[in-house]
Parts: sequence; structure tokens; C-alpha cells
Amino acid sequence: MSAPAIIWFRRDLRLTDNHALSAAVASGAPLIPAFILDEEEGGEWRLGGASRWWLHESLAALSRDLEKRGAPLTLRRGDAQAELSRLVAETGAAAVYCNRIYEPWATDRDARLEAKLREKGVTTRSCAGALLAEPGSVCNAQGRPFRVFTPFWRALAERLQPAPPLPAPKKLRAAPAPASDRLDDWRLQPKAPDWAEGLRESWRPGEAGAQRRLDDFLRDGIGAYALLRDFPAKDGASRLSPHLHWGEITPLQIWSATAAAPEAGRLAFLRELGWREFCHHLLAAHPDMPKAPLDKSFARFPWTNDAGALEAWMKGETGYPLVDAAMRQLWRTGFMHNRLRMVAASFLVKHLLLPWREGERWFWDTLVDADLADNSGNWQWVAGCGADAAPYFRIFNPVLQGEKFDPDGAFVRRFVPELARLEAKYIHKPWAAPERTLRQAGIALGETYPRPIVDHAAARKRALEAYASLRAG
DNA sequence: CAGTCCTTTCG
DNA sequence: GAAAGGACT
Repeated sequence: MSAPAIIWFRRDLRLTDNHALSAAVASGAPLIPAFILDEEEGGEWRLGGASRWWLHESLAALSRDLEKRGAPLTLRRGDAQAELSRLVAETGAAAVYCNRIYEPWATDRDARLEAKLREKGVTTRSCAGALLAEPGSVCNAQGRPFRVFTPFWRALAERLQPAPPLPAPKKLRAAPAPASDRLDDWRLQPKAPDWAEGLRESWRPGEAGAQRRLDDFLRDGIGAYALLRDFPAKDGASRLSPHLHWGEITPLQIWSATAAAPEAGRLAFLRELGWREFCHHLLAAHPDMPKAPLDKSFARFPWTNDAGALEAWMKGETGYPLVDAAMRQLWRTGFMHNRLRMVAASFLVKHLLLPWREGERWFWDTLVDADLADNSGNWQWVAGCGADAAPYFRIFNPVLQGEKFDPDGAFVRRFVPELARLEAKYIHKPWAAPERTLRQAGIALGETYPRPIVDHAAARKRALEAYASLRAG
């Protein structure tokens, strides 16, 4: 019997369009599918709470899918390099197959690991699939990585020659299975049970869930996507982001599946896929993007340090209904609508002048789609220190944003129930409502719902001055 | 080199 | 329609 091959699952928790898996199957070797939980990997960016929950559910799904095809998933926990080497030694594996991930900490580690395995005569085969194009492969006329989205996306789309996604292997020939941890022993589930409950109500992690989400979106969502995507109460978003992050589905599968969709919706939607791509390429070009502003002049930005304001923002108690609804959606469901991410993030950075890294950290822990490239790239974009930056145009007015994109207040009512009975005219500015109106709606400002923690006009002025000081210096 | 463009907002 | 400025061709 030939030496087995390990399929090292990481951020590719799927069987379809999985090049590493298909290559391993094609090699003819008996297979050992494995996942290693390394709770230290990523350092500061180790798994956040919502991501741990997702991972638990997604691994359970992957494990079932592999079992059905005759090759159970082996689970190990510990330092990824050490555990993989141990698994190779235990099983006599001659090859390791995996799909590439692109975080700077991961590319460094994987390169070291590959060298180490090669010394022992074990070959590593790493495949692409998490992105439409390899980072570094999309450049401007000077051969440099793009810093503006639209030319980047044009250049990528022009070059892209999508091959059809690979089908899932029907049967897997398994090697004798090594000892495995039990998933439940990993304690990936949150300690607060109500958090897990909120997440479970909102999501179906795993490849089948991802496929169903895509099918639903193609049937019900993509046609009107360009029209509805900005209205948080309309649920016009695809909600594929966490599935993409964990590789339960690939951008190529999504790209291919949209081929028959109406043009307007399709282009608007693929553009969002493009932003994901752009952020990943940016991170590869700027490995310190998660902690250092791409625009170096921001090193002397006059951030404030107001723990109380940060706390109010995290809890959704700023007194601005749209911001609060957004922050509570995040906490309850592990998700925040795209437009609200811009509004809530702008509020933290511009209205409160709190460092964007505080927001980045909170989103990292609470988003089910927490992704290093997307999270850091987008926070820098909002703060105005990132790519495609235009800080002066992005002081969102949370009242106007509410009136424009949640005109009847349906979204606010859903997530800020203490305002539910307030008429639409005041739903985004309860402080402006007459005392009688508030009383009839059961609201006592400062008691049942907070007064605004900052005045919009004053905060806007302060932010403009802070940004102007960068240029003056 | 100059001309165009940029996940936009606000008055 | 203006707000600053840099990216890109």
C-alpha cells in the first residue's frame, strides 16, 4: 500500500472546488483529512469569539460530509507546525496537500513548514482558490500594486479567465484513521449561551449552508441587489461573507454561479466580491496594515482616549438610533449590514475620535465574518488613512443616513425595541421629539434610551479640525 | 505632462 | 456643486 497523503484543511472547509483535495484524490494515495486547531496562531489576531463559534459548527459539518464519503476528519490541537509534523511521523505520510491562505503570519509559517517537511522527504502541495487572483499578480502600469479600487477591479476583471469550479469528489479512499480529538472538547462555543443562540438563529455554517445561501440569494436577492443593498431592513445583502472567510464556498463558485443573473445586480454584487479581493491584495502588499496606517501622516493624528465613549459604542448606547441598532445587530447576530458598518465605524472614528484600531478589535471579536484583510482594510478606509482614502467626505451623519436608508425606522425598531413605538418622523432623532410624543411612545430620554453622547454638529467640526491638523503639520 | 477619477457626504 | 489630494493613464 502506498504512503498516505494528508489533506490539511484550514480556511477551506468544503469539498467542492477544493483544488488541494482534488489533487490529493488524483494522486491515488490513501487520504487523511485533518484539521489542526492552533489557538495561538495569528497572535493578536487569533480567533475571535464569533469566529470560534462558526468554526465549531463548520467543522461539525465538514466532518459529517467527509464521513459520508468514507474518510473521517482527524482533529488535533496545538502548535500547527509541531502537530502537523507529528501527524506526518505517526502516519508515514509522504505528502501534505493544502489550500493557500494569505495572512502575513500564515504565509511565513507555511513557508517554514514546507521547508521543514521537505527536509524529511515529505512534499507539500499548496493550491489556490481562496481568491480570484493571487496577491501581487494584479499591478498598475508601473508594475506596482493598486491603491485605488476601481482601476484594480478593472484590471483584475479584464484578466480573469474563470475555469469552471471543480466538482466534489464522490468517494474518498481513506488511510487508516489516526487518533482524533473530539470537537466538543475544544470548547469553541461561547461561554454565554445566549450569544450562541443568537448566532444559531442567523446562520448555517458549513458547505451546504453556504450553497443554500448562494442559491437563495441568486433566486431572491441578486436581481434587486443594486436597489436594495443599501437598505438594512430589506435584507438585500448576500450574507456570504462568513462562508467565504472559512472557504465553505469560493469566489470562483460565486462568480460562475452569477453568470445568468440580471446585469445590474450582478455587476454591483461582483463589485463587492472585488472589494474583498482588493483588501486581500492590499494586506499582502502591506503586511502591517492591521496595525499601522497606510498613510504615515496618521501617526500624529490626535485620537482621544475615552473609555466610556468606547463602551457606549460597543454596547449600542450612543443615543444615535441607527448607530445603536447597528451595534446591537452585530452583538446579537454576529453580523452588521454593509452600510451600517460604514455609519457605525465612521461614528467611532469621526464623532468620537477614537482610534480605528479599537473598532477593528471589537469587530474582530464579534463578527462571524471577521477576516484580517477585510477588517483592517475597511477600517483604514473609514478612518481615511487607508487605500482609496478621502477622509473629508466621510463624516456620515447618522440621522440623515437613517432617514435615507431606513426611512420608516424598521431596522431601528427591530434592534432598539425601546424606540419601537416612536413615530417615523423622530425615530432617528428622538431628542428632537416633543416631550408628549416621547411619553406616548413610552420613552424617557436618559432613562429608557440615552441622550446623544456627542452633538453631531460639534463632533463634525472637531473631526474636520483634527483631520486638517494632519495637513498643517 | 495634463486630464480624469475616486464604495461619498452635505448644504 | 463643493469639499483635499493622490492615484492612475
